[in-house]
Amino acid sequence: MGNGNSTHSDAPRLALGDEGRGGDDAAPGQAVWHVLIPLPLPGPLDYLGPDDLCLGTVVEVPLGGRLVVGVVWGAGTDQVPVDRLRPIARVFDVPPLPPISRRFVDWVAPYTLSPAGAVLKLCLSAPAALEPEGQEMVVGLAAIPSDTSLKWTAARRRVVDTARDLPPLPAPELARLAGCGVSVVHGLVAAGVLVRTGRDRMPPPRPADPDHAGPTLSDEQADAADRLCAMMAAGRYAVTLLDGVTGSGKTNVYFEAIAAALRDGRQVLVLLPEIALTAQWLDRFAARFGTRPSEWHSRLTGRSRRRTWRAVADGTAGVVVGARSALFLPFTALGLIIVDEEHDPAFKQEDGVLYHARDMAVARAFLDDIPVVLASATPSLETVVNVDRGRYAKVALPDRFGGARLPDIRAVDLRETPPERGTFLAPSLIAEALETLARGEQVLLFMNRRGYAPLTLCRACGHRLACPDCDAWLVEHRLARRLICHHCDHREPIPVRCPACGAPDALTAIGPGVERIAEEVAARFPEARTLILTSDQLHGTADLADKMDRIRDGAVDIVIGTQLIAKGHHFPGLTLVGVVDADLGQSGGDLRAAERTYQLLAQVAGRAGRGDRPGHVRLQTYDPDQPVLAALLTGDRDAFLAAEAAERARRDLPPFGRLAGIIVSAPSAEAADAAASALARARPAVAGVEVLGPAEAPLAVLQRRHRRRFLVKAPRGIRLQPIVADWLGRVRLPQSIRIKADIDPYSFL
DNA sequence: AGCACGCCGACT
DNA sequence: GTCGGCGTGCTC
Repeated sequence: MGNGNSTHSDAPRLALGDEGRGGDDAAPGQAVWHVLIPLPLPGPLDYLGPDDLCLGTVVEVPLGGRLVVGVVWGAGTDQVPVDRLRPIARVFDVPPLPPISRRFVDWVAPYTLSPAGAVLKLCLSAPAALEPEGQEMVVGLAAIPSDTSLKWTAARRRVVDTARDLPPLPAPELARLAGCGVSVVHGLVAAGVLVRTGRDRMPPPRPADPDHAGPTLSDEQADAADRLCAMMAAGRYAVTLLDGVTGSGKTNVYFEAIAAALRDGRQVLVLLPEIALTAQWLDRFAARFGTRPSEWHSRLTGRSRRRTWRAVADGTAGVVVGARSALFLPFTALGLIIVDEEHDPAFKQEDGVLYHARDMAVARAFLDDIPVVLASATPSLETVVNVDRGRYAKVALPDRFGGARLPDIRAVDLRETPPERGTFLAPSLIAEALETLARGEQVLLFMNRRGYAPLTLCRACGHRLACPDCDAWLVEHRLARRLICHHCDHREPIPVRCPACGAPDALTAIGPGVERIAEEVAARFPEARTLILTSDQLHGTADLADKMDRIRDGAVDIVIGTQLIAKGHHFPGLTLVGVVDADLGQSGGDLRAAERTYQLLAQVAGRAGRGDRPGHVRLQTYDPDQPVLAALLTGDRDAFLAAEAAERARRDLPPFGRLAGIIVSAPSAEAADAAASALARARPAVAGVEVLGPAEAPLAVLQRRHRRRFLVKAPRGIRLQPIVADWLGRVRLPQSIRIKADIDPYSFL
């Protein structure tokens, strides 16, 4: 691992001309440097710069007609004549990118078959952090109002009244407090009633305190925490699976490992799937450490993004909790990585640089020689197999915390007790829901499909409403009054007449989504207070937190939700979980479909009965004997994983073999076929390596691009990357053809 | 990723 | 006769 070619000992090539320096060191020397630019260029470019630059220095360099950011990556080469080199334009006043970050980029790039510049871009994801932080402009009441002939509108009066009692504030904040737009504030500044002044930025937040009084651990939790702390004391690369059933208190256990790292003066990175990064998690952290951690995710705004990036780079951020992109932050003293919900498919980045954050976290820990904890109630087969092989250690928490019992899980066989025609809830589930509500407890109905109906059909001519740009049906979203393509987000109004035959009132919704279940619930339980929880009707994280609070506080009787509800939340009053369609997600060519379904349903089931009352889970299915459901019903996770492992081993699929997906896309089907044939002719002929395809990719048309797919299979001992890189490098294709190489593919779309 | 260069259609 | 479409290729 790691080619280790970037160390401070690499001497830059001196680039002195004949005039030289005459043997004395009076004038600072110039040198040729490799500068990596965060663009998908094939490699670093050479520039002239001072010979005392240190590797990792963030610089600005001319590229074509513009200036771009770059990072000093190593000593230059002599491939480009010195007289054609351009000078480094500027050196940014930020800490240099640490050696480990550079080694990580140099490792991830060839692993993912991405240009190093594309990976570097992930590290430099806060451009504002490179510029010096200026003073913050704040506005306050002027000492002497300059103009008394001003029109005193109500909004202006409110602003002045608000400002009177407060220290100067940023204009947007003052406007918010006064309940008006910023333009009112700016107007008052222009009139001289308010004045703008500069103010130093807020001081950094309080560091996390490892010795802050946290929650008391059970004996079992304390034992688990001790084992993690022993791993921390060793301080070397080690991977530990923290395997604990839902409600066992995994978070509080790994908090102790975080505390150990903090006591040691090291930084900690906690990776969570984006959606699990919730107020509830942050509150628990604050309860243990007395302050909030730094947050990092894709939706972070400019200012906090900048602050966090810099705080990580200068070492003042102790703990960062973030989504997968946080892995590329420039940590200087990272001592521990936690990957919570390690099985979650959201850790796989599906565009740009295709990487799995859990796997890259393990690689990064290896390169840096530090420990990693992978936590999950439903660990991935990859991780379980690594435990079996002895590569990973395992710490188990088999019991729920505080005496709470695991829920009883039963199937509702829809062949025996079908729902009424046109509905989706079986009579027995409805009856149990009524009993639950009568006891004053809450019900969750899980339906992992957004919208009202996945397909709209014309009863007159059989026409199906499809996306114009993708090979997919349009999903009706009745609340939004739109048909939406879930693959490209194409939206259109719901037509009244069939667009094919013109028949009025002939369009019929086929199949259920959450909205349709909510409609049925409203008809069946008219008295109940219901809430639909799905990502498309959410207005930001605050709204999600508010809805979660309402559920927790018992302000809702029935929750109808998609997988948004499956993650990590604790609802003490929730005792019945009904899975409307437990068969959903089982089909398709996805090699992980069964595993994913198991994980999702186990997580949803884990929402039931986490308080002092027992939980019940009902799985509606047409086939209770299928392995995934059988495993859930008997609670025998390990038998399921063993069977799944045996099946994958038999077919030489991951984690027993290696897999890469190659997707070729083109503006037309003909161009896609031509490109696929050209690639097929050049397919690698390496013993043991099998190339399947080309075939139509599962979504043969996506956003107007026609797609063909190859799958490359190899035994574990063969590295696929050089084979695929060589293959794709040998084929010359028009620019309009795009090729995506996905090492360890997850989604098979 | 930008941006310039370059070779074929409808306009002042 | 030109303006401009975006296919192709380069950027140290």
